[in-house]
Amino acid sequence: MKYSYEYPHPAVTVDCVIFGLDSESLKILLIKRKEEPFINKWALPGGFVGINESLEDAAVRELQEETGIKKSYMEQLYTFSEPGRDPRERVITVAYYALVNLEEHQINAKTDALSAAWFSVDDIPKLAFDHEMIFETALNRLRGKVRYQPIGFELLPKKFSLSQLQKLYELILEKPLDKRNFRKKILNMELLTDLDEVQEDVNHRAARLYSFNEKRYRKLIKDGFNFEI
Amino acid sequence: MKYSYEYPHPAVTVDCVIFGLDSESLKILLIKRKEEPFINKWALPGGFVGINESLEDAAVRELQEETGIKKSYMEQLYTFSEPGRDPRERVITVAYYALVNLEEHQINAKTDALSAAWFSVDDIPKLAFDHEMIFETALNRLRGKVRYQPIGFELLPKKFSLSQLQKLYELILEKPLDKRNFRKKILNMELLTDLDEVQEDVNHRAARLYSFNEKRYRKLIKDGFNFEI
DNA sequence: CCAAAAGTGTTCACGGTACACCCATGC
DNA sequence: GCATGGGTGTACCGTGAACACTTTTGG
Repeated sequence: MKYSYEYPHPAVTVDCVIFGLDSESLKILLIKRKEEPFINKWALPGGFVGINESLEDAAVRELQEETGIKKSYMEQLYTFSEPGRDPRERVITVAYYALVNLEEHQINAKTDALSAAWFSVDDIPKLAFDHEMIFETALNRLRGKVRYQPIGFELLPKKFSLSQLQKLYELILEKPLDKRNFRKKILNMELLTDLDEVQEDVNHRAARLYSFNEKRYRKLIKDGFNFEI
Repeated sequence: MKYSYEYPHPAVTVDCVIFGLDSESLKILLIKRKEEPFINKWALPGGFVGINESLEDAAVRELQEETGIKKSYMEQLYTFSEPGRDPRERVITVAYYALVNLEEHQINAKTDALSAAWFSVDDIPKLAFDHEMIFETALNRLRGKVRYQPIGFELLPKKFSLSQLQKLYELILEKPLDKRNFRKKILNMELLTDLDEVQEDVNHRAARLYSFNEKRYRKLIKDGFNFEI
């Protein structure tokens, strides 16, 4: 007990809701706890914040440690503080959410496969602590944000087809979109670079590939453009 | 130094960006610090979080203590954590923003008038700590949110005219709106109750008064309605 | 009667939506 | 040649934007 204060201080942790997408569903990464409390329960990856570390740094570090992913979209979600949310002591947790590309990073669970796994967002097991609430908050944020900010691209490989992009929105927003209207809308935004390449190794007509043009997006934004799906 | 921990714990505070509106501008409440550090500098109202108090409770309590306002719209904004943001020790602050009605509550600065004052958002003095960044974040959030959530009403008295409402949006969004289009849009939403009353004590034609119909709003939302200005 | 703000309709352009068939490729 | 997904255009409707004058009230 080396650290003393005149007034009680809460412990502060970060927890990460890490979203990934494959062809079937939107998923999040969970880890199986190896310690009490909630031993053997699934939980969001997370941990304590170092005393000289910003929350952002701590969240990036946790993501790195749990998944091996170094660079990805990450954003602060919300801070959860209900006294009693951790049975051990007063713990305030700052939640982040990240969007990662499941195909490019074949998540090398440093932690072994039994203790880390991807779960479809509509089939999440009981979670430790108040992590279900954190997950719900993250999913709602993602659903809201994906419609008016071009963050969905972070879930796709750098080169993607319009069908992949459409599927992404359909999975996240949980509603079907009209193919012709979707393409018209996306292409009219002039946010995508046509790579003049096509898919390989598919057993049907190969789709054209595009990439998200970040530079162009920033320029459009300055001119008052509003992204919206 | 009565409170000891095995690992160092940061201190946790809440800070509140309290927005109010009068006929000239959007304002925030600042208080003048009476202690080091940043003695005599203006700062956002805030303070330490009790060890058995949720952040929400702490923010509500601070608002109460500084302004006497008990009930108002309040929402968590963001958590600021840069090491070094407080010169004394590691302090993580969870910022909230509140919308209050300047006309109904004649803010009784329990703290005397010299040490608490309203400042127009486009004339904010240098602030203590990283409070300028917190303020900017709050203003951006408000500007973004006011367009697609009916939170602007929280800044107005319960009974208001359409001109007051339009002025509100013009002040927050910093752009003029067309009167006829604005009225058409707002009234078509059917979110306002026409009170069949008019202003009193004005030296020109008295405007009709309306109130925001919260119940109706919730019903519309369930049916897929999207508020947008 | 003047000042000050309230209140009121129409036209036009654009973007959203609905909708069905042919094309390319691999097996 | 068939299965699988890729790719394309048009017509209609509703909403957003531009725009100016009359009405009411108090002083």
